[in-house]
This record gives sequence, C-alpha cells and structure tokens, in this order.
Amino acid sequence: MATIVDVARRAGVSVSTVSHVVNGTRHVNPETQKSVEAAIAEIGYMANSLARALKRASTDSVGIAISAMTNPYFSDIICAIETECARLGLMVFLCDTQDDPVQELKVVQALRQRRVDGIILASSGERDGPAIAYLRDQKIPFVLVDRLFALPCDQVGVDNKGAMQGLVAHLIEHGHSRIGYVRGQPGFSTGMERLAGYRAALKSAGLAFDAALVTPPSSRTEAAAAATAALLRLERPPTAIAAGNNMALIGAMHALREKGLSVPGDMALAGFDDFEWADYFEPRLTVVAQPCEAIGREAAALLVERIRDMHGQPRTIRLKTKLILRTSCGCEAAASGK
Amino acid sequence: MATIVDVARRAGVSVSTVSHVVNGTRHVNPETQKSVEAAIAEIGYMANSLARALKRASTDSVGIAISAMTNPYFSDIICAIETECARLGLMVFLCDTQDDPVQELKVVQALRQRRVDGIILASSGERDGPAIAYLRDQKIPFVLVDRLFALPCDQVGVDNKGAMQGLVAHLIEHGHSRIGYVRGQPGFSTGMERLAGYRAALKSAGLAFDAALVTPPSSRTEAAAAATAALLRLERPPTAIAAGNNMALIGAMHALREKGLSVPGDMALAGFDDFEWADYFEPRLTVVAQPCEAIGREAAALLVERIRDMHGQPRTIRLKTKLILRTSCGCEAAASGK
DNA sequence: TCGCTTCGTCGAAACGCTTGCGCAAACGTT
DNA sequence: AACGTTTGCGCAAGCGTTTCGACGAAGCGA
Repeated sequence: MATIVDVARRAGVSVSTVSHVVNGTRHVNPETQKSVEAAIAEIGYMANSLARALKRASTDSVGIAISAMTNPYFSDIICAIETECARLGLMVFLCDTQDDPVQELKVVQALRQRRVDGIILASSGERDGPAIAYLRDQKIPFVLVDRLFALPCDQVGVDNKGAMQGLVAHLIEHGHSRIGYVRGQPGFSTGMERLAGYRAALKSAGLAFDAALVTPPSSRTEAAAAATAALLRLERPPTAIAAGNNMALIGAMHALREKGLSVPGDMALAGFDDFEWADYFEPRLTVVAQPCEAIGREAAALLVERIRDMHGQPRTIRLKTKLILRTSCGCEAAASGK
Repeated sequence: MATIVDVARRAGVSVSTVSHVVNGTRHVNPETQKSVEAAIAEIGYMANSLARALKRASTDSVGIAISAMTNPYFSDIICAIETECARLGLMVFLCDTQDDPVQELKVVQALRQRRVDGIILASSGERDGPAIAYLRDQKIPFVLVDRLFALPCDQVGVDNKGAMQGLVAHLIEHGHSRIGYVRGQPGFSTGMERLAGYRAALKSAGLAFDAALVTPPSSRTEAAAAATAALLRLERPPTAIAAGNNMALIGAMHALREKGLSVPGDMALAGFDDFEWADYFEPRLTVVAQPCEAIGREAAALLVERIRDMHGQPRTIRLKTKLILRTSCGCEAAASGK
C-alpha cells in the first residue's frame, strides 16, 4: 500500500512537505501543493491512521461498552452515538459488556489498549464497579449512559424516578390503588430510581407501600412473566401493573395473556421504553418514552468535550422523558387517535 | 503511559526480551520471564496496539458497514457479529452506510484508512456499487451479508426467493387467489429475490401475476402504509397480503387498521422478519424468520477465513429460514399454542 | 554591498513495537 | 582438548507518520 514516501518521491519533494499538504499544517507553495496532490491522486495514497495515531497519541476513535445491544432501547442509543461520532470524525468500536462487571472491565481495558480517545459506558451494577474505577485511575475520558451513579463524572440519562412516578400517578388517576410493580433487570441504578418513583407516587397519593406487590428483579422476559404470574396468584392481586423496563413489560403481558386476562379490562398495564412498533401491540402500550436519540447525541458531545479538556467540571445530564398514553393503561380516549 | 522500554529497564532486560515474553514468540529463561512479568504487573504495562499493528501490518479489528442498524433484524446480526469477533479476539468498528452508495464507499475507505483486517458489508443497491468495486480493487478481505450479489465473493444470507415462495404458497393454501405484495426497500437484491419468490408461488399454483397487486418499493413504514391503502382501493382488492420485510409488514398493518379491517378476518397478512416481540402484536404475526444469529456468526467466520487466506475459493452461504405460523395468516390452530 | 527578515523546504528524530541476525556462555561429543 | 550445538539474550532496523529545528534563496532597507 502506498506510503507517504512514495508520494514524496513521485512529487519530488520531501516527506515532511507531503505531510504538511495532507494536514494543512503549514503554508506550502501553491505549485508544490498541486504536484503533491497530483501524486496523491495518481497513486491513491491514503495516510496510515495507525502511524498517525502512534505519533499524535490520538486515534480519533471512541469505544462504546454496552450490553443488550439487541434491545431496541440500546440499539437506538448506539445508533445515535454512531451518527454523532461520525459527524465529528470519530469511529466507534462496539463492545458487549454482557452485563458482567468482569467482562466490562476487560472490555474497557481492551479499549484502552487500542488507545481510544474516550469511552461511552453503560455500566452494570448498582454501585460503580471496577471498570469505572479503572477509567478514573487511568484518566481515560469517559461518559456514562443510561445507568447513572452518584459520582462526579460525566453522565447522561433520564429522570427515572420522576418518570415512573408520573406513570404510576397516571394509573392511580385511573382509580387503581393496588398497583403491582414488575421490576426490570437486577442491580442497575435505573431500576432503583424507578422503584423509588413507584414508591413516591404511592406516597403522594396516600397509598401504603406493599412489598408483596413488587416482584424481584428479572433480567429476562420469562422471569418477568413468572414474577407477574406470582403477583396474580396473590390473595389480593393488583388491579394494575407498572413495569420497570421493556422486558418486564413484555413479560408481564405474556403472563396476563396466559392467564386469559384482558388488558386494560381486567388489568391495567403500563411500562417503560417506547419503541417504533409499540403502537401495534395488543393492547397498545402506554409507556414512558426515553429520548434515545438525544441521549446518544448528548453522550457523544459530552465525551468529545471531555476529551478536549480533561479538567472541566463533570456534568450530569438528565433528559426529559415523555409519557405516551395509549390504551393499555385504560385510556380509551387515546385509542381513537393515531 | 508505560511503554515496553519502561518494562525492560525495570526488569533489567532488553526490549526484545520483554516483547518475547509478552508475545510468547521465543523461549526465555523462566527466571527472566518471572522478573519481566513482575515488572509488567508493577507498572501496569499494556502493549500499545497501534505500534504493534503498525509493525505487524494487522490490527485485529474489522469493520461492519451497515444501514438501518436500528432495525431489529440488523441489530441482531450486528450483535452476533460482535460476539463472534470478540471470541476471535477481534474488535469491530461500527459504521452506518445510510443506504447510500456514496456514503457506503466513504465508510469503506475510512475503514481501510484504519487498516482494518476485513470488512463485513450490507451493501445497498440492486447491483454491486462503488464500495464493492473498491474492496475488490484494493484486495481488502470482505464478506457481504443480507444483500447478496451474483458475484464470486464471500456472502452470507438466506434463500429469500424460496422463503417468500413458501410464505405465499401458505397464503394460497388458505384459499387466497388474489394476494397483494407490499414491497420492502427499493433497490436491494433481497427485495428482488423475494419478489421472484412471490411470482414463483403464484405460478406453481397456476395463478396469474397481476402487476396491480404489487406495490412500488417503500423504504419506510409510512410509504408502505400508503401503498397498502392504494391496494385496498383497487377495484378488486386482494384478500391477503404478503409483505417484503418488517417495515412493509408494519406499514401494511397500519393501513389495515386505519381502514378498520380485521386481520385475518377481512384480510390475511404475513411478512418477513421475525423479532423477539412479534408474538405480542395484534394480530400475532405470521412471518418468515431469518437466522440472524447464524448469519452474523457465519459472516464473521467467513471473514477471518478470508483474512487468513486471500486466495481461497469464495463462498456463498445461504441459510435456511423458518416460517413461523401465528394467527395473522389465518392459521387459527396456531393461535392456541404459544 | 551587507546584514536581516521572510518564505519554502528539507532532514531527522521520535512514537512503541516486532523480529532477523548475531554473540557469548554452557553444554555435549569425539 | 578441540570442536559443534544448544540456550538465552541483546542490537538495531524498520513499520509510516508528525514535527522541530535548520537551511538556502529571495526580498528588503540601510
């Protein structure tokens, strides 16, 4: 593959001159510039970004360390990050953390070995784990997405507590007083925040919190279905169910269907995470929609800001969610629209 | 950041010895080995993969150039590729081609500039475009996924024609003789193949092909909805609809719902691309399921094979699809089982 | 004419690694 | 005792860039 010396030889100039015209780092005589450009075009030269990165100590690439990339929620975020990074001239390495702190650390280390300029991480665990510690130790620019922590570092997510509180309040407005809560994946900060929102909604409506109505966390739809089924077997089962994330929501629906219960007739249902086709479910799902596109965009923007200046104030961005009322919660009015 | 010379100095050996213990490329005395390893651990050394790649002329990284990464079908494939690559010690760059041949070429060039070892590409266009030409010219190892071409190169996809033929044949078995076809995205080889399958099914059932029953290609759900609506306004509208991909399927459903038609009562419906939650749609969707996980895995495997040997026989792998019978096609029997 | 900028270019030293070549010591063989 | 052979390691070139310092030519005022 053609190198810079080939170009230099062909154009009859020095290597440094070629470098300067390629990068525009110094004024060169228009004539020489022309001949260099001609030589480049003729032999199809393309700077070796490895050599460049080695010298410059910057790769113009970032890493995304995430799990469940197959989940529409995350795939939207990944897509948004990629788009924003591409706009900024960055390439992204995509890595699966498998929701495992050990794997997460490994991935982050591998990313460091590749000398990425920064990392966007959706970290597992209720508390900051080894990966985050490593990132801070090594002074690698990073920003956390989705799962946020009480740490002074760059993060972007949503107001989970407020969002769930709004969702549950809506269910309460529909007249429900026994509301089940099907938790999402275990050990994530988002889960804790949403649960807090559930409790807050009950509290401000003067309803007692009943631990029996809250399922254990479930990481897969099957587990959520089983947990929901257990809820239904309660002596005094709930009349409405709020789900902690999309998996939990689908799992709950599955359990309801198995049981032959109609939604929202026999049981109101609402959950977290909208996605493109949620409108075509039966019943049409009332959900809290997260601004995935904005989350990804902001995360990328925050990261490049941090790369530029490692010493700036860390920022936590909480974006607004949107409650999408459809029919599963009992809102018949919404059924006619769109 | 610590370099190999720091390690060498600390362990009191030469740089080459450190390199050899790191890579296991030469026998070294167990004692020296120990001391080198100790030095590495003490200063937290991690080989700079840029320098290594520069010297070795291999980056242990591959690129995925794809569009619509937000579509569950592709996100499953991306995930599978990433998983297989990680297993093989490769990192993946993720790039969006935006279904634009120009962008596709740019992305491939950017990937080459990064000196990726190979590229997995879902190419747009009915014929092989500039990106593929470039890949061949530059002798870059690559494999095509999803959209296949009549080219002697590595490709992995499914038997689109056979799959659609089976789907339409199923509709015919349900007694339909006027079957609409809502085409998917324009200009993809998959679309052509599926359309051919539709025609083949009609033909072998002795049904005439009616061009009026086939919509123009539509790249978004809205367009598919509009096209379906047009189908319904026909003098003799179809009694069943087959959709060319998941977007088309959703769009068709939308149009049907708008029109107040029940599925499969008033209109049978079946399409392409299963996804995790398709079972929860109303109606439950009968679809051709593609083995996304296998597609991604095979693509990655094929690529590393090609990287190892640029001169081997190119292979085209067509994986089997699976017809998932649910209720939208009119199969009531399937409605009871899961 | 002479010194002083300015302009355009070049040479060469890094960046951090791999690897071919070669050397010295220790060993085994006649 | 003399000679190969093995074992273990170091030297240094080179991968393709960027960038600093320097240098000759040209332009300028004195």
